[in-house]
Amino acid sequence: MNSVEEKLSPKVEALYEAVMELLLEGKEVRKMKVSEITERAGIGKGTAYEYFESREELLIRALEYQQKVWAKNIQEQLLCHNEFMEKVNCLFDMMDNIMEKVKKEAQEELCNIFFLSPIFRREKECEVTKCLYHIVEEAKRGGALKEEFPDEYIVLALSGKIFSYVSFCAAVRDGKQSVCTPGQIRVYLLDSFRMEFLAERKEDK
Amino acid sequence: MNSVEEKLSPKVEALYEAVMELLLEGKEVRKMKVSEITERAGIGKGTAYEYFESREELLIRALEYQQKVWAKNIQEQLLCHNEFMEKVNCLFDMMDNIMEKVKKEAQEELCNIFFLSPIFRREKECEVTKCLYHIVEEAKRGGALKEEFPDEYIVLALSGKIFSYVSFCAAVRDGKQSVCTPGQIRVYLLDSFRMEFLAERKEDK
Amino acid sequence: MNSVEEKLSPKVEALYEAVMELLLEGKEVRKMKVSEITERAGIGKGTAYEYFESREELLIRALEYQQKVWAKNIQEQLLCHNEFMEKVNCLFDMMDNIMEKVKKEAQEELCNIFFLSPIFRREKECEVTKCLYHIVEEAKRGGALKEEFPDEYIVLALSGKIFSYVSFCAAVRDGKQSVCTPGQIRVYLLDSFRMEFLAERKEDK
Amino acid sequence: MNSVEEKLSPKVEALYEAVMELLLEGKEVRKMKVSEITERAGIGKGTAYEYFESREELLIRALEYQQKVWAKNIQEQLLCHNEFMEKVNCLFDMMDNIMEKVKKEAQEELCNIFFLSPIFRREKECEVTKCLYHIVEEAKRGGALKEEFPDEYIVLALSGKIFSYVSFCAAVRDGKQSVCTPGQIRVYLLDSFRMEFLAERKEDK
DNA sequence: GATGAATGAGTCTTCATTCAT
DNA sequence: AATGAATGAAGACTCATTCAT
Repeated sequence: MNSVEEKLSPKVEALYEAVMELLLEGKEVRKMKVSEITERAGIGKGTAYEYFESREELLIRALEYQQKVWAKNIQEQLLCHNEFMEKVNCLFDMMDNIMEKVKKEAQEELCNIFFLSPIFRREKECEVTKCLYHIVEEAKRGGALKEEFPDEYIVLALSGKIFSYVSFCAAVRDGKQSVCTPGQIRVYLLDSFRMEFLAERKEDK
Repeated sequence: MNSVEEKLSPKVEALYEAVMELLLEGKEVRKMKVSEITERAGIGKGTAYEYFESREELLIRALEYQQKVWAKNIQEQLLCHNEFMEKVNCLFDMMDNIMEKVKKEAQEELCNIFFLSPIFRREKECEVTKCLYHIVEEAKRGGALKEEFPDEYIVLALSGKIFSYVSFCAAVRDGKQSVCTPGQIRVYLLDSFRMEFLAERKEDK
Repeated sequence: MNSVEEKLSPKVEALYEAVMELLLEGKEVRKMKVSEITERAGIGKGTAYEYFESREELLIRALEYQQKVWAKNIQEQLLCHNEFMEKVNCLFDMMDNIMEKVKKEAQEELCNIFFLSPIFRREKECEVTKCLYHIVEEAKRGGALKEEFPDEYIVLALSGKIFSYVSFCAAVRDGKQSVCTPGQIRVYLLDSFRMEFLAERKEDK
Repeated sequence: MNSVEEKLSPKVEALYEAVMELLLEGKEVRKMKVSEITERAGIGKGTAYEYFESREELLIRALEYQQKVWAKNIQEQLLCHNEFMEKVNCLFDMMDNIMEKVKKEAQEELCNIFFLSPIFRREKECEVTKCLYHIVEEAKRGGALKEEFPDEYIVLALSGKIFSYVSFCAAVRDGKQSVCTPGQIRVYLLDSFRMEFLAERKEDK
C-alpha cells in the first residue's frame, strides 16, 4: 500500500542500491558519475536512461526512496515501544546505528541530504518528519505531553535535538576534542526534552 | 590585527565578493564556474589563477574569508549588549537579517556552508562557534548561567536552537504551511533556553 | 602472429592514420591537437579518450605502431633479395621511397622520431634496428661479412651511413647547394661499407 | 670580429645562459616557459620582450648563439693540434666532454638541436660543420687526405661517425646493454676513417 | 529491453604576450 | 629601460546523453 512496498523493477532497485552504497562509502552525491552508478549496479550505462530522464532524476529518486525505506524502518521500530520517551530514546538509538555504519566522509553528506534538504524543501514533506509528527500527536492524545506547545514546535525541538546529537557524535568521531562524551550529551538532550515537554503526571506512572 | 583587517589585493577582494554575490543569488557553490566568477568580478579568467592554485582553492578561501567577516560583525554587534539574553536575542536578529538578504535558493546552501560544514569539520574551528563559546564563558563567569551544564553542551543547545529557528524561517519563506509564525517559534526557543540554562538569581537583578 | 597483424579497432586505426597523415604533411607531432587528429580521423573528440588515456599516449602508440608497420614492410622487402649488399641497396631504396612521399617539413620530424629517438631510447629496441641486426647476423653466418668486427659495430656503421644518406638527400631537397648528387653520395657510402666489412672471398662467389 | 665576440647586452646574455642551463638540466626546449627562462636569468618577464619579438625568437637566438660559442671553442681547441688525425681525435674528445657535462635527459635534445636541425636546415649553415670543412680542406692542401673524395663526402662521413659515436655513448649511458665499450667503438670508427680517407704516404711521415 | 561505443558541449587550466607604472 | 600583473586565446580532458545494434 505504501510506495516503498511496491516492487521496484530489479534494475531500478540495483541503481538505488548502488547510489546508497557509494553514498555510505563517502562519495559525494554531486560527484557520482552515471557510469560509476551503473557499473556498481551491474548494468549498462544506457539502461539507467530507460528508467530515468536524467542523472539528476535518478539521484533524486534514489534518495527519496531511501528516505522512505528508512522512515518505514523507523516506524516499525517505534511500534515496539509504548511509552513516548521510550520512542524518543529509540530514535536516538537508530541514529547511532545508522551513523555507525557510515564512513566518516559520508556523515556530512548524509546529514545534508536527510536532515537539511528536507527541512528546506518542505514541499516534499520529509518522511522522517512525518514520523515525528505522528508520535507527537499520539503522545499528546495519550496525555504524555504538555498541551501548551503546538505540535509543530515540539517536532522542531525534537528534530533539533536529534540533529545536535548526530552532529556532535560525528564531530567526535572525526577527532574533535570534546569535554563531554556523546553519551553525556545524549542524557542532557533527553533530560532537556523531558523537562520542557513532558506532562507533569509523569510522576504517578 | 585580525586577518580580516589585512588589506586584500583588490583582485582577490573582487573575486571573494563575486563568489558571495553569486551565492546570495542562489547559485550553488559547486556549480560556480571560474568564468562566471571572474566575469562577475570584472577581471580576466587567468587572473584568478595568479592568486589561487585552482577553482577549488578560490572557493574555499572565499568562503573562509566570508565566515571571518561575519564572525567579526557578530562580535562587534554583541559588544553593544551587556546582558547575556540580550546577546542571544541579538544573535537571532542577526540571523534574521542575513537570511532576509538572501535569495530563497541560497538559504540551504548558506546553512550548509556556514552551519553544517563547520560542525563536521571541527578542526578548522568555526569562527561563529567561537563567538558562542565566548559569550557563554563570559556569562558563566558573570553568574548569569547555571553552573551545572558544561559550556560545550550549552553551546550545542544554543546553536541547535539557532539552527532550528533559521531552518523554520527558511521553510516558511519557502511556502511551507505552518501553524506557528517565526516570531512565535522564536519566543518558544528563547524561553526554552532561558528556562534550561539561566541561573535562578536572575530575579534579584 | 606479429602485433602489427592484429586487427586494430577501426577507430584506433583511423586515429593512427590521422597522426601519420598530419606527420607526413609536415605537422610537428608535439603541435598536433587532439581536436585536429580526431577531426582528421573523422571521429568525435571524446572517442580518442575511449581508447587512450591521454593525447600523449595516443601519439606514442601511433608512432610505435607506424614503426612496426614500416619494419614489417622492410622485412618483407628484404626477403626479395638473397645477397647481403643487395639487401643494403634495397634499404637505401626504401629510404628514398619513404622520404620522397614526405613533405619537406616532415623530413626532420620523421628522422627525429624514427631514427634518433630509437637510438637514444634503446630499451624499446627499435624495430628497424632489429632488421639490421638480423641481416648482419645472417650475412655473417653466410660468410659474407668479415669476422673481425662485432655485429654491434657493423650495425652502427650501417645505420650511420643510412642516416648520412637520408640527411644529405633531405638537405639537397631543401635547396642546399651541394657538389655531389645524392646518387654519388650513395655510391660512396655503399663502396665504403663494402670495403670495410665485406669478406674478401666475395670474388670467388 | 666574429659575432660571438660582440658584447651582448647583459640581459640578453643572462637569457641565453638561462636557456642553456635549462637545456643541460634536461628541460626540453619546446617545453621551456618564458617565465622559467626569465626567472632563471634573474630578470623580469617583460624584459625578454624588450630584446626579442617572441619566445620563439629568443629560443632560436639562444641556440644559434650557443652553437657559435661551441664552434669557437672547437676552432680554438683544434689549433692546438697540427696533424689531421689528431684534430679528429680532439673532436671526439670534445664530444665526450660536452656529453659528460649534460644530464642524460638532455642528450637527445642536444643532438637534435646541434646535429640534426643544422643538417636539415642548411640555410643557416651549421657553425660546427664549417669547422669540419675547414680542417678537411686544410688537410687536403697538406696532402694528408686522399684526393679522390670530394670534401663534401669526407665531411659527411666524418660527421656521420661523430654522430654514431655520440649516439652510441648516449645509449650506453642510458643503460643500453652493449657488447662493445664506447672506447672500442671509437677505435673502430677512427680506424675506419683513417683507412678510407688518409693518404697512403702517411707511413713515410 | 539492454547495451556501451560514440559524441561534443562544457570546464578548468596554462602561458605567451601586453602595457601601465 | 625594466617590470610583473593582467589577460584571454587555446587546448586537454570529462562525462551526461544518445542511438544503432
